[in-house]
Amino acid sequence: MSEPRKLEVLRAIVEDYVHSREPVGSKALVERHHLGVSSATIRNDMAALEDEGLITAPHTSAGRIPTDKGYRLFVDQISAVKPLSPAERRAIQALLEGSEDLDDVLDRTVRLLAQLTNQVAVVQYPHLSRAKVRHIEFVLLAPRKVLAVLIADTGKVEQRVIDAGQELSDEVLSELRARFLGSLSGTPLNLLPQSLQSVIASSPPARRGAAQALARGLEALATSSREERMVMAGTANLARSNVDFPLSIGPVLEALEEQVVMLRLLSDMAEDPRGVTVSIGRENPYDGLAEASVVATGYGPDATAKVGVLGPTRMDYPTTMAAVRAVARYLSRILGP
Amino acid sequence: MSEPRKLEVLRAIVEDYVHSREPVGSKALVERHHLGVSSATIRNDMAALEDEGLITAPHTSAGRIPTDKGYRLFVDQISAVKPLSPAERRAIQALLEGSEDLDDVLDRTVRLLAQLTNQVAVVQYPHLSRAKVRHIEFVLLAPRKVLAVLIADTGKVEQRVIDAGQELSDEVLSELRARFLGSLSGTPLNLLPQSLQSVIASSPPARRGAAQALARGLEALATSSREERMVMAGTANLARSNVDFPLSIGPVLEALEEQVVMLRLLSDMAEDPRGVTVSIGRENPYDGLAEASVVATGYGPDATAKVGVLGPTRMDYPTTMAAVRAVARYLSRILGP
DNA sequence: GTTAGCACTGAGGCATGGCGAGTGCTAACC
DNA sequence: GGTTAGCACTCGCCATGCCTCAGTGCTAAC
Repeated sequence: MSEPRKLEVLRAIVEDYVHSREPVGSKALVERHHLGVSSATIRNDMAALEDEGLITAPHTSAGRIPTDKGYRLFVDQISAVKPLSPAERRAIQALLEGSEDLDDVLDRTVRLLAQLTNQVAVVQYPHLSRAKVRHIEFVLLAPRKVLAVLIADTGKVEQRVIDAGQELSDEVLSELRARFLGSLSGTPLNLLPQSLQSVIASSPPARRGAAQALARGLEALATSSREERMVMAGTANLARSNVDFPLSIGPVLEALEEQVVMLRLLSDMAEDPRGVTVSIGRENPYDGLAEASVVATGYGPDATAKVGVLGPTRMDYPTTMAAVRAVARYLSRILGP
Repeated sequence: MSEPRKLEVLRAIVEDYVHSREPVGSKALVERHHLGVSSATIRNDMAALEDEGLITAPHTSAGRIPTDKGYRLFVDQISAVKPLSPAERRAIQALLEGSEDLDDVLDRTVRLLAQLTNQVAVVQYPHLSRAKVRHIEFVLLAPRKVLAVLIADTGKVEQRVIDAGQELSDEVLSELRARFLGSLSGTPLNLLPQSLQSVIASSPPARRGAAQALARGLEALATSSREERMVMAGTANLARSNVDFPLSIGPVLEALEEQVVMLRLLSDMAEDPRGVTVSIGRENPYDGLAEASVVATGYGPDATAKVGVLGPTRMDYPTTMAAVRAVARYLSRILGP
């Protein structure tokens, strides 16, 4: 019994099953692939694969389907990356180049990726760490309430309402605004906390309390929003592959709606931020995703923000991985320096 | 055959069916409701109701279920508004009062409404028309590209990248900024176009081109974003009521994802902006929602923005309507003047 | 207008049995 | 040892047929 052929058999099983949704038997296998041996031999190989936990039989007289472990081996060692079709490349380019602001880019990205893969696509907002302060604005909403707006040079705009802790006048506020802007303009967001301290220190005592409150707000703005948001599209594709989620897609929708879960999941898949990572079935930390797989990769200058696709474990991994990788590259290029 | 009793029968059918998901027969009806007549009489009434198209029998030997028309009559004439439980009232109050900025309020609102009704909740961003300009900011991203940020006194922030049509320096831009801000601050957004014209007219000829480009951008900002966005939550509830969408929830998810469809639908339901409007099954203009009902109402100062719930036609209308109404009221109060 | 009674209808549940895909095993073969 | 043919065996699936029963519509009497 040859090892290489066994892998070849596993690959054939995965491919056929992904294609047909039906357990694949030894006979069908020799018919659809020229393996050069008879079905009996394949049966022996399949028995061995089953012993190793790579495939399983749903019931006695049915063919075999891959297990999570089988998919894992397939993804790690067997599958060849499938290049995108020229049409797909063109679609990516066309759709993403017409857009201007960040929201727009991300929105188009997920829609495109969802359409390309026929699955659910998610994209995380890029981290701000490398971005620099382009502008800061304070607006008085009520005597004690200030709307702080932070504009980064990436085009990202963050806003938050801050309780100033004391009543402020418009004059005081614009004085503070000038002070903050003067010393913070151009500061990289990850260095913001230190710079804010020096702004507070250099403020006249009478303004210090207010300065402190505003600084706290700005800091929260820069840090809290880092990984907070994501955009998603293609949830309707879940319903189409209804059959693939035996238990119903409810738990999957729940996971998707709880952005915290998804964001956590995406950042846990970080190992190699540039490579495409795959999390298969029960490998997922969240129970609702036990029948789902996530394919994700990083994008942007330091590849810390993630873009990915979620679908049934029975998915076309090579194609999905290729699409995710291609989209991430275009995305990086557009947002690039 | 008495008219009032016939309506009573319809009401009983709707209530039982909503409760049990099963076609309800004449015998079960007399058992569960004290109608004071025998099942034979009910049968006569039911036959009449069927002739009028208010109920229908899925097959010969089954009970009856309401038609869209039956639900319509039920909603319009029969159902009594069900007051919320004190616990629910408290939940609304608690959840909404802890929040500060608009995004946060709307996010909490949909989640709450989804949880309250066990269905999908949607809320449209409030229109800007009554809002006034609080602040305008221009940021130079590239020599010809300007990021315009418009901050309304409602706390809403809108941004967009504008092509200035010519190269601008930081100095020129801040001069223009001062000019715009000076004459536009406090302007209601619906009057913005006129005011923008006068700003352009009063600009020195050398700046006129740039002023025009920026004005166009601001105008687009104020108008285009009016009805554009919405937030949604509770899609997982759709999966739970899987049975209620015989065809699968795919088309429903598609409709929800195509925000244009939903926004259109919500604003079409405007008739009486303060009252709770219901759109039932095939009354919906979108085919994918043929098995769904939408319960919506307006909120905010002029009740032009909508908040609503989407679920199967077989939904508990009185409770849903009560929840939507209550949430809209709290929402108006919080965003109110 | 209401009721009792009755014949009728059709869905749903259940047992039956044949079909066929697919397996595992054994014995022969290279 | 690995490969193959052959064969008995196992179930899942589906079609069939039967029975039950909820619920109806109708008629005739109240």
